[in-house]
Amino acid sequence: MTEADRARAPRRRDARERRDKLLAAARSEFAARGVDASLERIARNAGVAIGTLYRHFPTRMDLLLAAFEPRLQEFLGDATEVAELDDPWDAFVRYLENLFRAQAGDRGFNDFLSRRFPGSPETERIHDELCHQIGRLLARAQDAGEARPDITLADIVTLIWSNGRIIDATAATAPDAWRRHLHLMLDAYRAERAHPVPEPPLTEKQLYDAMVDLSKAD
Amino acid sequence: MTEADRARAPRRRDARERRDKLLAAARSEFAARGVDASLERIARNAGVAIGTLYRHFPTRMDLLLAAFEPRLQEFLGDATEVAELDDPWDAFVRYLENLFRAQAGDRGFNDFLSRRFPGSPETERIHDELCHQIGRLLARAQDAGEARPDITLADIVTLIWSNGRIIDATAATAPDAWRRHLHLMLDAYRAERAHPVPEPPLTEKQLYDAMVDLSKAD
DNA sequence: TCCCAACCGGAGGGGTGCCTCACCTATTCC
DNA sequence: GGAATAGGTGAGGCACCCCTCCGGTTGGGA
Repeated sequence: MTEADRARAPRRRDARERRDKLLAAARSEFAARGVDASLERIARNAGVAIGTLYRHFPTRMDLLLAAFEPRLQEFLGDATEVAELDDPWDAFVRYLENLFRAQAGDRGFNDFLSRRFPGSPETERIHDELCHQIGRLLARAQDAGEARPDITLADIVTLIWSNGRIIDATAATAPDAWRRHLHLMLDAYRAERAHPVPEPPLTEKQLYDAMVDLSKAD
Repeated sequence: MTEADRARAPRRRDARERRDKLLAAARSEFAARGVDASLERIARNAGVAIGTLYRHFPTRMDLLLAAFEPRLQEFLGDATEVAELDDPWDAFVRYLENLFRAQAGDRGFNDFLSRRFPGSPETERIHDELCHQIGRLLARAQDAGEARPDITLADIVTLIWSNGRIIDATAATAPDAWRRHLHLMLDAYRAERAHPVPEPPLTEKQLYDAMVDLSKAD
C-alpha cells in the first residue's frame, strides 16, 4: 500500500495542508451535490489546481472514502449503542431515525447509502456492516412480535431509497418531511396491522444488483 | 398560436414524416432515460439533424408535451372509470396501482409525475387534474372510514416520489418491486389502529415547491 | 546553505450536451 | 415546369466534465 500511505500522510507540510483543504471542500461539495459532484469544482473551491486533486486522490472513490470514512465509522459506532436499547421496537425506530437524519443532512451520505460500489472493498465492508446492523434490529423486533414477520432487510433498504428521494425533493422546503414518511411507514411495519402483501421481497441478489444499478446512473 | 399550429401540422409531407420520427424517438428515449434525455441522441435516433429537431420543437418542453400529452390524457380518462368503483378503498388502491404501473413502464412518465414545470401551463393543468383525482379518491376512502383521516394529498405525492426512486433502483432487476412497497404503504394508510405521526404533512405550497425543486436538478 | 525529490499548476486532448445560423434542398402551388 | 419558400443540415460557439502530463516550484534533509 505504498500508494495509500503516501496519500494518507504526504511528506511535505504544504502538501498536507492542500490535502486537508481538498478534503474540506470535498465534504461540503459532496454534501451539497451528492457523490457525483464535479471534481473540478471541488478543486476550485479548495483553491487548488485540478492536478493536485488527482495527485492526492487518483480516483473519485479515493476522495469519497477519505471524505466519508470517518463519519461512517462514527455512525456505525454510535449505532451499537442504540442497538442495545431494551425495547426492540424502540431500538429499531431510533436506529432508523438516526440513519435517516444523517441521510437528510448530507446528500453524499444519502447517495452513499442507496448505492453499492462493487469495485471498492472498503465501502463494501461498510455496507455489509450497515446491513448487518439493520438486519439484527429488524430480527429482534420481529422476534419480540412487534414487527411483522413478513418483511426483510430488503424492505428496509427500499425504505432507504424512498427516503433518499423524499429528502432530495423536500430538502429546500420541508427538511423534516422524511420523518413523517418514516413514521407512516413504521405503521405499516407494525405486526398488528399486517395485511398480506401481493409481491415477495427482493432477494439478496436483486437487492445487491439494484443498489449497484443506482451507481451507474445516466 | 401561429407557432404551435405550424409545429402541430407542418405544410410539407417530408416535414410531417420527420416530425413523426422525432416523436417516436423522443418517446422511446424519454421512456428509457427520463425527461432529461439528450436531445442530440433523440435527433440521432430519429435519423434527423439536430437543427430539424429544434425547428419542430423549439424547446425541450415542446417536445416533451407533444410526446406525452396523448398518453397523459388517456390516463386521466381511464382513471375516471376506476374512480367510479363502488368500494372507495378499492378505487383508491386500483387508481394507485394503475398510476404506479404507468410510472414503472416509462422513466419519462415517472419523472413527469414527480415534478412540476411552472413555466408550462399545459403540464400544470395536467398535474392539477391528477392531484384532483387523487384528492377525491383519498377523501372518499377517508369518508368511508377506510383510510386514516390524518393523511393528505401530500402524503400520496410523497409516495409517488418514493415509488419513482424504487422503480429507478429496481427496473432492471425486479421490475415489480414497486407493488410490494405500495401494498406495505397501504397498510400504513388503513384507518384501523392508526398511530399518531410526529410530523405534519407538507402544506400545499411546500408540496408545490418541492416538486418544482426536483425539476431543477443538478 | 544548497539541492533534489516531492509537489503543484494548468494547458490541453477527449467527451457530452445545448442551441444557433448561414447555406443548401426539395415540395408544393401556380 | 419553374419559382417561391418551407424545411433540412451540420459545423461551430459555448459550457461543462474527466483525466494526463510535463515544465516549473519549493520544502526540508544533508
